[in-house]
Amino acid sequence: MQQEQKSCKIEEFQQHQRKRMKAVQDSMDVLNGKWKISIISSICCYKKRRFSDILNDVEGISNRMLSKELKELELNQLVKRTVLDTQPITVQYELTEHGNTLQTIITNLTDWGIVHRKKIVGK
Amino acid sequence: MQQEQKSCKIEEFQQHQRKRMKAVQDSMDVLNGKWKISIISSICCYKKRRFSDILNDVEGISNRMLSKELKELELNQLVKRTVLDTQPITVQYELTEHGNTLQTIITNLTDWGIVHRKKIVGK
DNA sequence: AGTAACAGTAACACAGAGGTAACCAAGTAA
DNA sequence: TTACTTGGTTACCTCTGTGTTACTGTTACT
Repeated sequence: MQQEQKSCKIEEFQQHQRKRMKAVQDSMDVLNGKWKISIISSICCYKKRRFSDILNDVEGISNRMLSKELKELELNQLVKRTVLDTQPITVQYELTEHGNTLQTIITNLTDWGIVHRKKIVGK
Repeated sequence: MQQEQKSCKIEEFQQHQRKRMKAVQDSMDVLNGKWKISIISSICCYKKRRFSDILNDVEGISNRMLSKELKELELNQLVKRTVLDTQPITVQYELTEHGNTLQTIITNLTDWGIVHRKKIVGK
């Protein structure tokens, strides 16, 4: 009897844990890849940012990749794209409200990255 | 004169921003890939966890991948491996102190993942 | 003798992530 | 006329992350 109750609670706990792990996976699916977070970070930092600015901010990215990643971020409703009627045409990217909710995570990742580098590289 | 001061501040700000973006990259280098965070999440949740337990926790991962990822995590000093002298031999994995500092990030990613799924899938 | 649990390793294969370079269209400055 | 800027697209190629399957050695159970 007690055994049953116990195993039931364990199962419940494991179910709960599985759900949490799926949620983490969901996040990582969106943020995975070499560039996504850097791009978001760049846009976020300047509020509004043009294609070529981001290209310049994110060291090493090619326009092909940037274009692709921005499309994915738009699909995931993290980024909003606006074409401005200037000469030559400029395109503005900004975070959506939903995209802005990533700020905490980015801040945490930044801070952790600094600590981690010290830990591993030693300086 | 004012112009100079201004452009100097902008450059300073950009330098600062670059550093922050590199820090995020450092974090992501460690955490990237389909499995890392799930593995950490599993170990973290149970404090101590054996190879086959993790294999079971993380849905879909193969033993080959698990083995590889655990090695990388060990290299990055996030996970500690202990061989226990049992029959048959069991191996225990636990987070290092440094690994434990990821808890906030994991919690944030979990919570964000839940919200994001609702946003995209609709429920 | 045969089989199962444990913690992996080795060999092979493939999709897709990512890099490089050229190209486009419209306007504009030299 | 030529070259440059902006925001991309297209073709082509490489490489690595991940999957699949099979295999190892030891001990214990049947």
